[in-house]
Amino acid sequence: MPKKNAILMLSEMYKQHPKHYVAVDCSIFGYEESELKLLLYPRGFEPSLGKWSLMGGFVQENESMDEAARRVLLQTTGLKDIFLEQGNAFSKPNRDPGARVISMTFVALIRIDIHDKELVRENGAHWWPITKLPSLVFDHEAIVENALALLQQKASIDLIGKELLPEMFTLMQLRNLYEAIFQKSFDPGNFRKKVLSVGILERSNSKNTTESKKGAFYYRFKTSTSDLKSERIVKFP
Amino acid sequence: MPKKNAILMLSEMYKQHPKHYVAVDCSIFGYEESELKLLLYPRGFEPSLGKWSLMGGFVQENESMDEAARRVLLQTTGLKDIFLEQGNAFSKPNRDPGARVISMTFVALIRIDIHDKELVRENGAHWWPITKLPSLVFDHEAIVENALALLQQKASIDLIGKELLPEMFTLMQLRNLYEAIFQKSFDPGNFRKKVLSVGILERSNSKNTTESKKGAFYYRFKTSTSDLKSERIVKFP
DNA sequence: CCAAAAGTGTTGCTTGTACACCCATGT
DNA sequence: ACATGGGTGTACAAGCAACACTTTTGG
Repeated sequence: MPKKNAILMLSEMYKQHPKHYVAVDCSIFGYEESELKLLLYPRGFEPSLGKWSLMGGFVQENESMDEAARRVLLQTTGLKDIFLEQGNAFSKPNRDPGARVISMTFVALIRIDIHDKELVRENGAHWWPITKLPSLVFDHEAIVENALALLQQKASIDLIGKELLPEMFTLMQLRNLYEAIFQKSFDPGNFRKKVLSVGILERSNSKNTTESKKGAFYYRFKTSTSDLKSERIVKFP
Repeated sequence: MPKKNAILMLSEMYKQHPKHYVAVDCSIFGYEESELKLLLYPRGFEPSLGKWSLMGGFVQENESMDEAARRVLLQTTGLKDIFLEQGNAFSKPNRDPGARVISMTFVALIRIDIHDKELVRENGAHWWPITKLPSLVFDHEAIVENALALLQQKASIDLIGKELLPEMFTLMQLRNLYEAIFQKSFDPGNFRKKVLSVGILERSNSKNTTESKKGAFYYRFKTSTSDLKSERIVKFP
């Protein structure tokens, strides 16, 4: 790499390398009926007809991958300003039989109750409980596995729920969400104490009386500007 | 997305999208003289002449990004079978002024004592202590920040050192490594008890007598086939 | 009255942390 | 002899898990 060739290299160095299709694939999670669900799209053509697929899209010239993911999310759920986090990249040369596509994966959390259900229906999409996922195209099953692991890690460090639950929720609903994410049950008393100790929930005055005889207070996430305190919610054994 | 167009789409859908240069950029960490160091390469041409850069390379047709990173690592350090982990992707359209390049970042840990020093010298590369890094090209400073955070997270969950220390090491050397990674000091007694409790170190018969009068036993990592026990080494306050 | 969830309290165990303390030895 | 790191022990606090217990109210 002698310096005299430097100027030449600057302009020429890129051209000798191949370009690739770059896609984003989004694992879109929602929570409904005490179940964690994943939004999937039917594949209407061969190969892999009848299988289901994550929603994805190709990265365009003028956008970053994050922006591409947000665009895809907006186009498919009608939502913007949602929770979005990078997962792993999947880049085996032959992972997509149609062409060489390098895929960056994202985990998105949305509130099922406020997304655009029309848009979803139009596309033939369907919310699948993560306990009963269908067969997926390509390596999308590995992608989902990775996404779930990321979600669990996230949920074990931060208190999530703002992104998945309605504005107001009971502590039982929050616990059920965590039980859906981790596929295990938590002691109601201990869970309550733990999440309240984090200090980012505030109790409202109203009660939910539909899910218990006694009635449970609704809580909401504080509109806290200054927390960022990273607490450990779930302890792995 | 009507189904009758499906076959057309399958063959045509890719072509309407742009292709991109895809690179891998590696944050190569080593440990030497009680300091965590990063391997950087001088940029010999404008723009950004005189700045330093992470080692990287372009993803080729026949390789995954992981394989590309391993190729780069082999070419620059002479090492294979090294610790390598995906970091975040960096994909802002204008991050590289030369061309639109989407970059996947990797964190690599190598043992400084066994890498090919000749190869490194040939390339003009230099090991920089992470406490005194020079100015870096493009967004490489953000990449390094991300890599360091990843390394810290990794080191706080798993006991690392196999990848950075020589075959045999004293517990003080291991502690110094952790102090270099986290830039804080640990209580010698507590650190010792903690790392030994994980159970993946075994004591050798020989002692190091150069760094203390009494002499400290050398330890090594067990060639354990069956651990995978994810312990928390460092507790964040 | 009873079942079921809400909510609080108690206890024991594990873990981290801050130390004190002795040991061995090169200078 | 003494300073330095090696190595062990102790005492306290924090956090968690298990579980008992009381409250409330619809059926």
